Amino acid sequence: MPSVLPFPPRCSGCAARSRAVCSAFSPEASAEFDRITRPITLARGETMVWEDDETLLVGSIASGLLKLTASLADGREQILGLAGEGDFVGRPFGTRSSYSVTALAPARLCVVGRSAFESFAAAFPEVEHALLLRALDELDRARRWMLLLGRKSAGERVASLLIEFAARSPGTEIAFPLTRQQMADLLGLTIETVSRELTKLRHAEAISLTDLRHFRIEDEPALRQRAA
Amino acid sequence: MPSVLPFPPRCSGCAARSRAVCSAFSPEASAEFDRITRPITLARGETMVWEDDETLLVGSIASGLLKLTASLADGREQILGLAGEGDFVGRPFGTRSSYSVTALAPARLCVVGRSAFESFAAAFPEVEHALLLRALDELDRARRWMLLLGRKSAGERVASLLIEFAARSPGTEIAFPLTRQQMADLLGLTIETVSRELTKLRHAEAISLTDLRHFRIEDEPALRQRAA
DNA sequence: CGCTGATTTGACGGTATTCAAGGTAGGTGG
DNA sequence: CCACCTACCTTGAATACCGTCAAATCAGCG
Repeated sequence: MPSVLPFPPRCSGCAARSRAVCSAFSPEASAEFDRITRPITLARGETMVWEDDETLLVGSIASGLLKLTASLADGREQILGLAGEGDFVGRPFGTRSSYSVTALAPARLCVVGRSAFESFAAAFPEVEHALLLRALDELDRARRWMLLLGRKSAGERVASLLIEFAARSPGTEIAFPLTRQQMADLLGLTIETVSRELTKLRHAEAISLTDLRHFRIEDEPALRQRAA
Repeated sequence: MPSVLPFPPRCSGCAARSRAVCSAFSPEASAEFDRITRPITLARGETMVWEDDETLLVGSIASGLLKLTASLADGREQILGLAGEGDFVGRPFGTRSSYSVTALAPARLCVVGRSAFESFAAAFPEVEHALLLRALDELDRARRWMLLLGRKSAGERVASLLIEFAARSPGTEIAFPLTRQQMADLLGLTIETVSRELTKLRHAEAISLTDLRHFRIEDEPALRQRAA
């Protein structure tokens, strides 16, 4: 269960404001969004929405990192996507969630009940427009990932993921935002295979690991080549 | 290149009307949609949108079956989704398409240039609402497929696909809407593996093949079991 | 009938998983 | 400070699964 805390800095002072869904809202819609949502925090590992449960909450991420996951009965798990600062989570206009939403790092969100959000969206066409743009982007991303899952080899998958990490990180020293297990769950591989492919990339001098949680791209063309 | 033909039965007589995006439009929006779109036909194998090309056209499918595909440089291909009667295709609010759209069966569509459609959508909030609902559904479907591609075995994938086919087909005698190669491209497998898994299901008496293009589910619990 | 394209089947090999052991880092308490 | 614990990561060996290559069969069609 998400724990509810007082959360002094609301939208006006929100760090995620520039990238958030709400940034595309008019002042009126922003004010209304601010009014209907409430702030929550999630601890690392805490789950906000469970797969196959009724979707009760939707909202915007102020800070932190969440994963969307689907699982099979025997425990196999696939990460379907990550959501960070400014991303919208939850499934409006539907009853059940087809995935779980869990915090990978402590997170703060502004959330609201699904049906209240739906009324809000109905009242502000610009909100639905902003949601549509995000949904279409997410759909493109999910589909690009389907190509990786369906057709790329383990080596290509790991190289592709490192390139994604690099694209989201400014410097030359890049932090893994995920553990090896989480990388494996995102890539549809086992943790051992991810580890072995990282070792291969190190030996090929395409990357180097400064410590276990940071890497540097030593030969970008080679890495891109391996990503196919 | 899509060939433009006169297409007498417009929206009012369209067979796809009941399931189509346009069915959610108001009479005014419907009339406007009818006015701005033009009918086209696609022959089997004809491609309407190419991966990485500028998206020029969007539209609604009146009849036929299309595939959305992404490819790697060496020719490996993944089917990202299928679109049939009533589905919306194309990527509004973006410049490049991240996938190709190709007809698997002769198709008729009502299409319009992307920017003209965007103006239309901006004028009718209900249109954006309808698009949003479809985009969210597509996103759920894409994500469920990611679980299959990332975590299911070949046997589980084939069984899952047969269950999907059955769900879309009314009778007990179910037609494969795809060739084995297309099934393989959808499942992230090779054609040989698909064929072998079908043989296994036959020998296990979970299904039977009447001819190469039709099957019957003989033991649904067993089939669901194998789909995991 | 003989072509063409799709499907099935077989033999083999490679890639990724499984199972198992060992290593590393960070935190806690003695 | 150091021993210990836990969680995370790496490496090795054996296996299983799926892909590759090749050939045979089948169906549709001119």
